[in-house]
Amino acid sequence: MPLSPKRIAGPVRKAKIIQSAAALFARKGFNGTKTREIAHRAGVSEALIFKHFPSKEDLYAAILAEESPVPRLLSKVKRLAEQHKDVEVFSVIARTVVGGAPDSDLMRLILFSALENHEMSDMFFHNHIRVFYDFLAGYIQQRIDDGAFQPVQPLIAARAFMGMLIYHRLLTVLFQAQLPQTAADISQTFVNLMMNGLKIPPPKGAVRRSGQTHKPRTRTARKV
Amino acid sequence: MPLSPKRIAGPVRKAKIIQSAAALFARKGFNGTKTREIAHRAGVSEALIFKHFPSKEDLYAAILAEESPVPRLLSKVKRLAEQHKDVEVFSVIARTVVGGAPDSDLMRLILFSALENHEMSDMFFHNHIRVFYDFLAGYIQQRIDDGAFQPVQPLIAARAFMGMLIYHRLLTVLFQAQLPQTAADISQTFVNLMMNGLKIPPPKGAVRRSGQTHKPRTRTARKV
DNA sequence: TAGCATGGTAAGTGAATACTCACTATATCA
DNA sequence: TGATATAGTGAGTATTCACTTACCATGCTA
Repeated sequence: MPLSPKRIAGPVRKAKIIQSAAALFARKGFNGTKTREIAHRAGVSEALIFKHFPSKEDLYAAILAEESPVPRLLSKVKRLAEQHKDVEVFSVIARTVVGGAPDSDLMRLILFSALENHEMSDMFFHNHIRVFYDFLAGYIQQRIDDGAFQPVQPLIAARAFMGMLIYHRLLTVLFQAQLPQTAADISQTFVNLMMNGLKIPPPKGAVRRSGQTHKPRTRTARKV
Repeated sequence: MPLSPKRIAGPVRKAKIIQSAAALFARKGFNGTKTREIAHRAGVSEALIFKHFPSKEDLYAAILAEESPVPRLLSKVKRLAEQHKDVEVFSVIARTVVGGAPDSDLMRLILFSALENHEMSDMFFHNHIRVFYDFLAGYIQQRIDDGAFQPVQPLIAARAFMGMLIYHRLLTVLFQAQLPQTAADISQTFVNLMMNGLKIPPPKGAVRRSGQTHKPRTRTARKV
């Protein structure tokens, strides 16, 4: 009965190493993180790291290849999108991002890997960022075709919205540049701006009784 | 008469070293850049670097402390702002950023220094980014008081607009994620979205003849 | 043209660092 | 119980890196 439970199943140790390494790579980047620190944090010898990963590069790649937390949110958003709940769609995304997703470590990992030009960075970008605004662009296109939104370039509009959110997140993660308002207020403002920006302006001289009733315009080809 | 014009005035050499180092730090970060490379690129011996800078850290700090290219643009924008040329104000900023400012190297330097937690990073952020949206927030507040814009939180709105622009720039710099449209079209769309988002919605049931005529509301206290 | 401040370098040095080697400890099960 | 595979490590090693030393070269000016 060993006092220190040393020996652990391989895959478990491996996961622990990945987890420790991820935290360090997020904070200090690839070049700034030493294998010694990783070993220390994981509570193992340096040699053991190299039993599990041929090189530091391979360990880094293993981290970047991890599953993305994005799809879960995306499916939630898609459900709302099918019901054409415009405000909800944008709100859920805004609240999620402003509320702190991707988390600080993930944001930093993405940025570091992109800056340090790691080969996995493209895939990482694709998994964690692009999916969002590709989906959004498709949705915006659809709602334009429905006559619910102004005929704006959907890719640009999507990038604009995601830009508000991610940039905000960036400032808080990188520069601790918080805003005085609550996360809810901030999301709300982003969504309001966007919805206003996309909304069909009332025709000149028209009488408007309520903001809700539009007749769909003629449908044009969908791009989704 | 030496064939190779070796000996150069101190300050000139120093500038050359800074310039070479900046390019390398931008591409590979602080930890990823070796003093040897800097020396090679600057065409001098490694030892000379340390004649000019006590340490690699000091060289890095010297780069981050360089003058910001921002104020020139800012003064241009301020002139437009004084004339209340709303669309122009946003357009000039949008065209400048989407058109490629800050340039790729500067963007990367800012990000690297922020990620690597360099002490100068806060100052850098302040000089290159914050000035923009602090100014914008002031302007938006003023135009809200004038009754020209919706009463939105100016700091959030400013962050939203700068977010569209900088995020777009980020995607092109980090991920080569260009958009098919021209820079002019992209800027235009960002500005349209923002102006629409900020614009006062017509009162319910009102008859609107043209988009231009608003009577200023009662003025409230300015925060600028 | 001697003296001197300045511009410049070749050749180190000690400390890190990624990775290896040779070895021990523990679990599993025929 | 002992053979075998797996988990784990202390002590290297070759190399790289920021930085230093000891020295030479060049231009200026008294």
